[in-house]
Amino acid sequence: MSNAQAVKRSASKAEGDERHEAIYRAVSDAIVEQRLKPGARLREDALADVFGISRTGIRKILQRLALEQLVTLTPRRGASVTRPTADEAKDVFDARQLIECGLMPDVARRMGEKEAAELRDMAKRERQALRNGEQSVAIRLSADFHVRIAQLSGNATLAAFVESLCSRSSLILAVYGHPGHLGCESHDHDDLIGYLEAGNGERASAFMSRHLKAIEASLSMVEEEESAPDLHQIFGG
Amino acid sequence: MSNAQAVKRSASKAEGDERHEAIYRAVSDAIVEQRLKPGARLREDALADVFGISRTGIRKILQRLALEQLVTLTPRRGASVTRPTADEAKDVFDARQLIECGLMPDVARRMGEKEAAELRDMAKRERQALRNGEQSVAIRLSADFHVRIAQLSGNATLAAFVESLCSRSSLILAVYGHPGHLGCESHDHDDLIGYLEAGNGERASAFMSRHLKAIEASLSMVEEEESAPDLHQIFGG
DNA sequence: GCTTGTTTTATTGTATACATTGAGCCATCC
DNA sequence: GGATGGCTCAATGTATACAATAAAACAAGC
Repeated sequence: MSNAQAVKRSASKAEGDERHEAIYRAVSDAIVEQRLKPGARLREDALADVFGISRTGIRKILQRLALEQLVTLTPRRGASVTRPTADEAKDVFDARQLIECGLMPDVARRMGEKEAAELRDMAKRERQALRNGEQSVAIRLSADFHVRIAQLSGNATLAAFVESLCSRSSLILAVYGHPGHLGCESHDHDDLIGYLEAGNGERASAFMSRHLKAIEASLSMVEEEESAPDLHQIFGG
Repeated sequence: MSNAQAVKRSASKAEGDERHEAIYRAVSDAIVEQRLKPGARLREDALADVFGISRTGIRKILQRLALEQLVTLTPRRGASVTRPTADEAKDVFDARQLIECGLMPDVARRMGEKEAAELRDMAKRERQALRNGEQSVAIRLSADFHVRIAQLSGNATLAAFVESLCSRSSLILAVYGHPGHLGCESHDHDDLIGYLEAGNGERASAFMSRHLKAIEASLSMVEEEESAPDLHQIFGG
């Protein structure tokens, strides 16, 4: 609520583009922070009311979210928060393995004191959020951490891919993760910074690989049955 | 022309979604085939007229193309075909190195006779197009080849990334490539199929790496000067 | 003659009205 | 009594009208 109102208020002076960007982030963050859970419907009228713009702008934002696979747009049914399938989850984590690990050498090479300090600060804030029981915040900070590291590689294109993958990972954790158990172990991130700061791309890559494997292994990959059991399948139609 | 009219005609019966998809592909193909050159303006009215739908639908399509970095949307100025910078070009080819090469082992593992035959057919058609002087068609077939291989890895997410990267590569070739010289050597693709069919992911990966490096090396990475030279810079403002 | 300020025009940004369609509900028929 | 058909409602898809703005053409002054 306060989030939406803040956006609405600041919108009066801001230009249209910034307003749209702010609304986009507000919705995106709500999804990544799992305050909007997979399957939740996102009606255009409702969003338009909340943010004080017309449906036209909302549709633009929903489309953008749909292209990032954060929301699913079913024709004539509208938008809902994407519920990733088990296959998609595997694809996403395989992709993260390939890209994030492959980026480590470049990151290690470009790592300076300033960057290391920034990452340590992010890791610290993440731990604090965890201690304070702010699960939503911690989830987002964890994703931000991975994205920031990818950005440090200097390759904006791959960083954008990682950003998309991290957002989707949050959705995957919401569906297949155990409640209360976050994906990333908190000390993992600090260890990773150490390897990167030492310029050891190889070790950082191997560590990142284990880190991602650990997250994936913590998931319980059971496809949820449909709310209304499919009688055709049961009775062998 | 005939392309647009074909879309327009088939649209009368097709559902709205399919029509949009067809128009999207028509524009996307025109860009990838370099019939629409970087910098070309894409006015909403004009596109709406050509394809027989309102600006609303066109804007949706332009947004999608913008998110794939094929068109650039400047506020109040409208859409134009993206003119990649040298930095972006480097990012794209580095990303292709990482992803496409990393995918080769998986592709080699899943490669069957059927898949190999399909790829050989694509490579053959590409050579034919080259012989017939159909440069636009050859460019697209070459991109399609790389995308199809990525799809054979079984990872839809990474395949989508590769698709985006290949489209952007076509734009890069249009700006920095030498006219008449296509990116991919024609026999390269056949060689690659051989390694993949033999299940030799390592060699395929190494070959793909050289293949991509060769394309990148063939570019002349000179940033075009602005049409109106910047007097401030020249006279040290 | 070149620069600068103004008007005009062309193009995008936004909202709203209308059409379309899927879902839920109710009545009727079997 | 249950199921099917039609009806109503709610939500999205599409187009168009209006507003805002940047580029361009033009005119006036230096």
